[in-house]
Amino acid sequence: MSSALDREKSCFEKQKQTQCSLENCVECGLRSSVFSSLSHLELGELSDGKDLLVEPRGVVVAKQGDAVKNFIFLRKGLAKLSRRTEDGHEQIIGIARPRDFVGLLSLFSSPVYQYTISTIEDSEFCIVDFKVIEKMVMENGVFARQLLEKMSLVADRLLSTRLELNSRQLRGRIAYIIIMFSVDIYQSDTFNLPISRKEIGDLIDMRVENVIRILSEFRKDGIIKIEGTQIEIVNLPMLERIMQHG
Amino acid sequence: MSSALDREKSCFEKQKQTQCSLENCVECGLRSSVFSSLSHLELGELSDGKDLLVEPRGVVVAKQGDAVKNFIFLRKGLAKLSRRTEDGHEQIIGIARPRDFVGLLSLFSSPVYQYTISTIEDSEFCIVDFKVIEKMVMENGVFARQLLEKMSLVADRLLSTRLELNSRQLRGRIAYIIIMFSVDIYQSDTFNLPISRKEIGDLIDMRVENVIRILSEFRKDGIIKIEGTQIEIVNLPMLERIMQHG
DNA sequence: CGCGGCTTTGATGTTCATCAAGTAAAGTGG
DNA sequence: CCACTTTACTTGATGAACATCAAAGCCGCG
Repeated sequence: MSSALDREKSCFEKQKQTQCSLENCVECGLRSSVFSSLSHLELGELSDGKDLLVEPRGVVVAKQGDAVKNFIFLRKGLAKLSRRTEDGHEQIIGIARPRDFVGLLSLFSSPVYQYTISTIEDSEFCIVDFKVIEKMVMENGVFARQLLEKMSLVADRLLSTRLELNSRQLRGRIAYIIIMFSVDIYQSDTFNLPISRKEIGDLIDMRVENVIRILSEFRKDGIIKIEGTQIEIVNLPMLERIMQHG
Repeated sequence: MSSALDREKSCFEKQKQTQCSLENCVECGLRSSVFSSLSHLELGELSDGKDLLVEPRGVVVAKQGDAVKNFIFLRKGLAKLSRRTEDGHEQIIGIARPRDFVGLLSLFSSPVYQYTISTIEDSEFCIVDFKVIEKMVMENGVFARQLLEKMSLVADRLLSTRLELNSRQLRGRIAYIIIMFSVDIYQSDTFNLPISRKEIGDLIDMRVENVIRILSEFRKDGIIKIEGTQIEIVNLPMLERIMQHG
């Protein structure tokens, strides 16, 4: 893997390269429903101010502590939100999916990002100057209303996931995130885990060794199949039972 | 303690009794800064539509699953946000403090409360019809902007607390919430714990027995003094060290 | 080739939940 | 008012769940 410096350079190049995207916001099929309230004029403004950022997997898009200048919309791919704890280890807060506004929680309340945002799959982001969004909040009440709704949903999802995870023990947590990836993210029984075993641990608060141990256990019990990063759910009812009970 | 029915009755009576409060929103010294953007006209509207709800400790103000109709502002006192997990045990999500909009996270995204809100100290709430707030969001951009900020702060605080707690073991969690009560809530070394040992456990995900054990341990080590619900922090540096390290 | 990062398994010790049992405080009914 | 139940609190003992340590294989990269 390339160094942080290289990655940032490549990021910058790609940004320039794809800045004048073929698509504009008016016609965009991936546009968030939040923008449904915008007039043609406003959508035009959005288009003019936006950048399309295309990144491969494994790139830091915004770093904890960086100034918040932009509104970042995930068009395609997957990203993780993470932070570094005081004692220095990484904690993954959640996984952002297509049509999520990553960093939305920091956006209106903090001058800097509270969390680091990095891609865990090849991804595309729409980047809009925060001032443009702020202006639309001020001028378009329906848009403001919808943004409040969206933020509320995001916060609720992050918090609920956290609460659900805390109240389970390790087997239950592993089952929970396998099902999360399968149902919420990939809508398929078979998928490629976009994160390492270590990152799974960072996401659900457990040690790598136990992540691996329990995955192996599930494999031996015929609940899932694993080959490297590829996972197939074989016995979903059983997995759900483990998620719920123990 | 009185039955649930009695409590609801008393709640209703108090509501009527104090409905026409001496204070109106225009002159209210406890008004949230979120409302600073409102015109005199708008503040008048707020006053007309509002109820003052005065409740003793231990009353359910809104229940998980109830329809969200109102905007609830905590003027004085303390409230807990809690939910019931699938396997039936109570989980406390956070503590609401004066000037918090309790239930703000459910407000714009859900027709029903996701969490139960109940007083843990004698409290006063301002209750405003949600429609009034919604109208102001639509018509007053600055207000919308400030509400986004407030929501963002609330979400961030709840989530951060949760993350901080997960990454600690039991001693660290106990130290964390003692300091939270002392610094963030009471601004004093000595205070009365507004919640039971069991509720502390529900808040920081541990068993009552261990809550008690560790509190006793802290007492024996001369870090705190406890007498019933009264807590005094004797050795703050040590408590902070335990909070940080483990 | 060798180094570092990711993965895997086993052995060991610590942390924590659970069980059991007893005290104190507080409400309940006669 | 007193016996009665209930609820919160407390301590100790035990075993299960989990972190930690150790060691080895694998792979990509300089």
